[in-house]
Amino acid sequence: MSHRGIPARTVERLTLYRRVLRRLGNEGQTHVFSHQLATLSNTSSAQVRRDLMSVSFSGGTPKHGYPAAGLIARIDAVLDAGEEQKLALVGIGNLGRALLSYFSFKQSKFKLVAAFDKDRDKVGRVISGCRCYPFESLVEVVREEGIKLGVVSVPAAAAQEVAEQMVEAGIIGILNFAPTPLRLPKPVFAEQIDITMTLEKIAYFALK
Amino acid sequence: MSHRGIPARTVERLTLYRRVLRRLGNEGQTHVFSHQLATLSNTSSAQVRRDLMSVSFSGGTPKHGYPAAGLIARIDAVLDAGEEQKLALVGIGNLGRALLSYFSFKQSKFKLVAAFDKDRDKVGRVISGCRCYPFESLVEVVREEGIKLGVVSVPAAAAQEVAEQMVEAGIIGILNFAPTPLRLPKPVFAEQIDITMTLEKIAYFALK
DNA sequence: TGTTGTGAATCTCTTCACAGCT
DNA sequence: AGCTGTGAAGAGATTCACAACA
Repeated sequence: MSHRGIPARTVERLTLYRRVLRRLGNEGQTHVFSHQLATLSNTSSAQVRRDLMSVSFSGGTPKHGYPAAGLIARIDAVLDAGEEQKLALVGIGNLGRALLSYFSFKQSKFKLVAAFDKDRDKVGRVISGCRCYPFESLVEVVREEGIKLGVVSVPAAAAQEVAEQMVEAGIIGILNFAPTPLRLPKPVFAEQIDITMTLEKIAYFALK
Repeated sequence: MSHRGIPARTVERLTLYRRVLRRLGNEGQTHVFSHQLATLSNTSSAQVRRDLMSVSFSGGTPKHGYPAAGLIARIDAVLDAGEEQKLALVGIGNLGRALLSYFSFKQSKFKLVAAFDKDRDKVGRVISGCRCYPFESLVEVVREEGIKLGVVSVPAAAAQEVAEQMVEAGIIGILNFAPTPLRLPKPVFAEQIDITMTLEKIAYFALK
C-alpha cells in the first residue's frame, strides 16, 4: 500500500502535481486531464500518466480526466502528508534567517523548531518563532525533541562536522546548502542545494 | 574546442570537481587519482573518468593520476570561467537579501548588479553593494547593463509575470526560487530551486 | 602492481503508440 | 472523437570490465 521504491524524479514531480492540483481545486476545478497537468508542470502527458501509475492511481476517465481531490489524496498517502515534521537548522547567517522566516510564514508540514550556531551572540534569542541554541547543545536538543530532519546553512568548511553531529544526534535526512558534498553513512539521506553550481549550469546552457 | 552538448548531470559534477581540485591545489596537492576525486565528490571513479572523457581530457597517467592544474584549466575552458556574469535579482524579501549578501561576500564570477522590487519602500537603497530599483524599470536597467541572467525570489503568484518581464528585457537564463514552474519560450533556460520540494523528497527517502 | 581510457553491458527514465473505454 | 492505462521501444546515464600503459 505505502509504495516505497518510487524514483526520486517521480517524487519531485508528484509534489509539483499536488501543488498544481491544490491551486486548481481552490479555483473550483474538480477534474483535470493529464495534458493539462502536464502543461502546468512543464512536462508531458505521458509522463504524468506514467507517474500516476507509479503510485497506483487509476481513477481517471476519458470523459473528465482525473478527479483533483482523489489525486491529491493519493499523493498525500504516498508522501506521508499531514504528519508534521520537525526540522533543526544549523547556521544562523543570512540564509539561515531567511529560512527561519520562510518557514514561519509558510504553512507547511515542515516546522523549524530549533536553530543552532557557534556564535554566542546569536543564541538565546527567538527568531521568527524559533529558539536559538549554542551549537554544543545540538545533540541534546535534537534527541529531546525527536527531530529527524536537519538543515545545514553554515560555510562549506564547517558543513561536514555539522552534518556528522546531526547524524550523531539521530538525524536521518539532511538538506545541505553548503557548497560541499557531505560524506555520511548510508542510512542517512542527504540532498544538496547548491546555488552557485546551479547558476554555473544555467550560465552554461543559456549562453549557448 | 568549446564542447557544447555536455549532459547537465556532467556539468554539475564538473563544477564540483573543480571546487575539490581548487581546494586540493591550495593544500599543495598537484595530482589526483580518479578514485580520490570520486570519494571527495560522492561519486564513482568510473563516473569521474567518464566525465573527463566528455570534456576530452586525457592528461592522466597511471603513475600520478591527473594533474590538478591542467584539469581545472580544462573545466574552466568548458564552463567559460573567468568571464564575469552580471545577475539581476527580482524580489528583495528575506531570501533576496540573503542572496545579495551571499554574492557580495563570495568571490565568484557571478555579480548581482541590480535588484528590483514592487515595494517602493525597498527601492532607492543600496543593499550589500547592489542598487535597488522599482520593478517597473527592470526592462530598462537590464537592457542598459546588458544583463543576461536573472534570479527570481518573489512569491509564487508573481513569479510567472516577473520571469516574462525578464525575458522581455533580454534575459536568457533564469534561476527561480519561487515554488511554481515557469512556462517560458524555448530559448530561455530556466532552472528551479524548490526548497519545500527538496525537503519533501528528503522526508520521503529518509523516513523509511 | 595499480591506474587510465573506453567499448560494451546494464540500469533508469522518458516517449511512443495503441487497445479499450466513455 | 478524445482520453486513460500500459506494453514496448527509445534515449540517457551509470557501471562493468579489460586492454594498454608506466
